[in-house]
Order: sequence, then C-alpha cells, then structure tokens
Amino acid sequence: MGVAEEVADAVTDGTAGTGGTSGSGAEDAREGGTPGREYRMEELARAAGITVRTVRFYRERGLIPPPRREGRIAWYDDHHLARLRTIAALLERGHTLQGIAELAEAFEKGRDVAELLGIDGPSEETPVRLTPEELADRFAGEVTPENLAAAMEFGYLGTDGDDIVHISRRLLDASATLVRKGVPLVAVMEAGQRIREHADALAELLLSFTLEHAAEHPELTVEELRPLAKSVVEAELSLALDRRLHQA
DNA sequence: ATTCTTACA
DNA sequence: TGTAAGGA
Repeated sequence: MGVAEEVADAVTDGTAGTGGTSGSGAEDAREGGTPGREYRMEELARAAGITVRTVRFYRERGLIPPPRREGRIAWYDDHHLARLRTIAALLERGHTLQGIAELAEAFEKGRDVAELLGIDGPSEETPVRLTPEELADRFAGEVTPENLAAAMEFGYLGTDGDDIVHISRRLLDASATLVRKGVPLVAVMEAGQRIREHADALAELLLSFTLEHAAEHPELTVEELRPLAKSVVEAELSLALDRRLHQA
C-alpha cells in the first residue's frame, strides 16, 4: 500500500517518496517524458517510486523481464517502468505479488499474439486497447492467469507493447456485463467459443454463396453482402429464440 | 569511485 | 525489504 501510494503521488505531482532532492543533478523521469530512453537501476526505481531493493525483489520473482546487460551495469527501459507501474496499480487493487507474477507470466506468453490482431483486414469490430489495470477493473476478481491465458488462447486478447488489446469492443462489453452480473468469466468464454464455431460456419456459408454467384454477378462481393448477412442472421436468431420461448 | 549483487537481519 | 560487505 505504501508503495502504491508513493507511485500514485509520483505520477500525480512528479515527486517520489523520500525527498530525494540531493543535488546529484540527476534528471527526473517524467510521465512519458522520454520514451525510448534507458534507465539505470536507481533511475528506474526513482521513476517508479520504489526502492532499488524492491526492483531487485520483483526481478527475482520474475515480475519484470531481465534488463539488458552491458558488462556490469543493467539497463532498463520504458517497458520495465510501465511494468512497475502496473505492478503497483495491481497491488493497490488487492492483487497478491504471487498472483501478479503468474499474471506477468501469462502476459509474456501472449506477446506474439499481437501481430495476429494487428494485421486485421476490414472489420466492423473495433479493437479495444486497455491497460492491465483497466482489464482488472472490468472483470473484477476474474482476471486470473488461467483466464488470461484462455482469453489469449481463444484469441479474444492479445498484447501490444505494454497494453492489452481486446479484438472487439462489443464482445468486451458483453462479456464484462455478464461477469458483472455474476457469470463466471470461464463460462462466458466457453459459451463464446461455441457461438464462434457457429459463426464460423455461417461465415463459410456466406463465402461459398458469394463464390457460387460471383461468375454471373461480379458485383457480388463479400463486403457487399456483409450488412445483408448480418441482418439475415440477426433476424433468424430472433425468430429462433421466439420459437424456443413459445414452445417451452 | 561507481554500480550492482550477495548475504544476512 | 533495509543494509552492510564485496566483486568488477
């Protein structure tokens, strides 16, 4: 708690913990002031509002990636700083160090998924970029390493730099709403998977339909049909729901 | 002399 | 986590 508060202070007014105004002439690392810059151990610690010892402690627990080593000195960058801020924020939200460590591990594993998300063609679904803290807020108590790994496995979540990216605003909102109402996130994701399978089948149907008629009707592209397909599927879904409800 | 690690409390 | 001691 003390740590997190100091970080909060540092972020807010730019002054970190114990009055470190000793005239060594070292520059303060300000919020987003110098991206791409590298930090020495002490600089990093000061920028994050924690002690050098704590940084080392986190590193021993695998909470932050190893620094770049240049002979004797360890160089840290913005990623490390961002990670430290994230750790502090998650700690403040009641996460345990152990839990954060596992989260970090799952986070590292999904690093390469970012490309999968980035190179998306035209889609109406807008990706949502959010920090680990924001994610923890949206799914209070459900942000476990297991769930995080599963979400990445399913392709809902990826990472971009130090941010997390959800592939779809609407899916994110829907799942967050369900979780807020008490549905376990795992259940939501499993249901989502099954729905996706059917959606894939529908998409395949649309594609083959397009191909079948492409010869005679060149203006019949998938993108032309997208809004039509959407309204057809939505209408059929409504009707299907009606049938189930009325007969039950 | 400085920066970082190891070891102990 | 603080701190003292020691390697490079």
